[in-house]
Amino acid sequence: MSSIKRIDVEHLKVSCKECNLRELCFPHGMSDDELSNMDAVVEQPKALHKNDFLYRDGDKSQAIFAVRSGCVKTMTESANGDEQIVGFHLPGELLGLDGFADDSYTCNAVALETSSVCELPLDQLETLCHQVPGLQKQMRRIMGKEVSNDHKLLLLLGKMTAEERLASFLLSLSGRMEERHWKENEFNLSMPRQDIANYLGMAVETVSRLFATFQSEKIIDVDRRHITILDMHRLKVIVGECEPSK
Amino acid sequence: MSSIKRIDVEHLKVSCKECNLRELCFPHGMSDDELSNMDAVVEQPKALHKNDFLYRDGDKSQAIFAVRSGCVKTMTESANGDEQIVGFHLPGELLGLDGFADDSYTCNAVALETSSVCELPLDQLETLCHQVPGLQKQMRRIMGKEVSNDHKLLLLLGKMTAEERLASFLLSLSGRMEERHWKENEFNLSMPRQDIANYLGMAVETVSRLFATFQSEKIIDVDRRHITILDMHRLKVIVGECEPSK
DNA sequence: ATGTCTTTTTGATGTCAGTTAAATATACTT
DNA sequence: AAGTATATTTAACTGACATCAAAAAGACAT
Repeated sequence: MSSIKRIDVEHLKVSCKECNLRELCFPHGMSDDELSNMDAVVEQPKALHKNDFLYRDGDKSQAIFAVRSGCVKTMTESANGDEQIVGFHLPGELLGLDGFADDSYTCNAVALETSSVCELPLDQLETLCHQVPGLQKQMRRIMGKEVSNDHKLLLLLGKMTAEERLASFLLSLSGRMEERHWKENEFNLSMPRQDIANYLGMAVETVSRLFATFQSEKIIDVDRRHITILDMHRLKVIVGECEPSK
Repeated sequence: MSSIKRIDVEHLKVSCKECNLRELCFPHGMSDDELSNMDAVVEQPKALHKNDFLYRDGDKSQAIFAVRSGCVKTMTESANGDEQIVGFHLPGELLGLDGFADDSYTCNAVALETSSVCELPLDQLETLCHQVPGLQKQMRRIMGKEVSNDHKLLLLLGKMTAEERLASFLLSLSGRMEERHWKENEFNLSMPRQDIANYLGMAVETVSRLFATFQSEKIIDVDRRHITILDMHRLKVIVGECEPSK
């Protein structure tokens, strides 16, 4: 066996300019010059193990984060202790925006699996906004997207049946896989059933039963965390995005 | 009868500087100088009648708005046509932030009663951000608040019982009344039962029944749209904010 | 492998809140 | 003031999904 040079991929210096997620992430639409400015303020990526907290409700917010690899969930806690997952963040997606409200985060962020996140310190972001024209607008675009995404979730929780919610969840994941140029009809879930159930506002048992139903109807194939979408059209019919073809 | 000079209050020139809502609204924490700058870019307030749309899903977003008087609801529409109300906006509260996502609004904004809204054109906002230091931060604070507010709603829809939701709704209104230095335990609802039900993800009949229950338990007094909170503590106990006394 | 722990599935039962239906009250017109 | 439309309440029935209980399947450590 020849000796192989190991590269510790977690500790490479980040470069937005060379990051293959740049078009999905914060730098979307920036020029090369502007990207160099970004690189100067983005911290070494943080490595997270499964179940590590990136930040907690109440922590002073000093940065926003971009997922580089893995998956991070964010969840709010209620007065009486139960939790609601408000988002699963895939590579290229941002988190920590809730921390803008008043200098501290209002939810918990936990890694679902081994993950790596880039960190954008807020004070540096402030300065950068003055230097890079268009970054402010970009900033607002990102927050607007977060807001309108939350609104979609409110609709899901407020008006949809359990079946519609799960279909909607699968379609959302599929769409995000496509954005990343990954397979849109075959992917692994980073989260356990329990988290899917919590996110969609239902019981674990319901998630399990619906997966079984979808599988028996040949809409999807489920093998533990591995999902294959067999009939995208029918999923869209369920959520009302498509007319039934019959 | 002596002749009275009528003042058309709807068409007075706006002045953030003299507005009694300024500490709740966009200008929160600005200096007098900065407020003058604000005044220069805020448009004449728009008058809205009951059921008037301020903007619609898909409209090009050219401004954000602040409610001056009245009440405006925002709602998202699903693929299959049903709607989810995502917010009721009281005087001093902003709306239109979802429009930052990609140059067009992603929800509908409708006046619940005769209302007046101030308009902040986006292009002017952009310019102003460069002139007024701290406005950027203020901007982010506002959006962060919106995000973290939506998260609370997600928790409500995902995890709370109907009783907890209505109690939570009443407490939220009460808190916002207090912010405005209005009576915190006596106020009028601007929205019909149907809208409360929609917002809280339940049936109108359930809202009606719960109001009746709360009334019979002497927690509140309900007279059509007029609500009097008789036992704030018990409301807080219901949502888990307080320990039951005794 | 073996045993322990966790996650997922499956089935039986219960319940909260939706649905349906109708009465009552209020608001708006002419 | 009468008449029509709209909003709200009340009651009985129902169903979607939660809860409870237990088995099955994986994951992980020894």
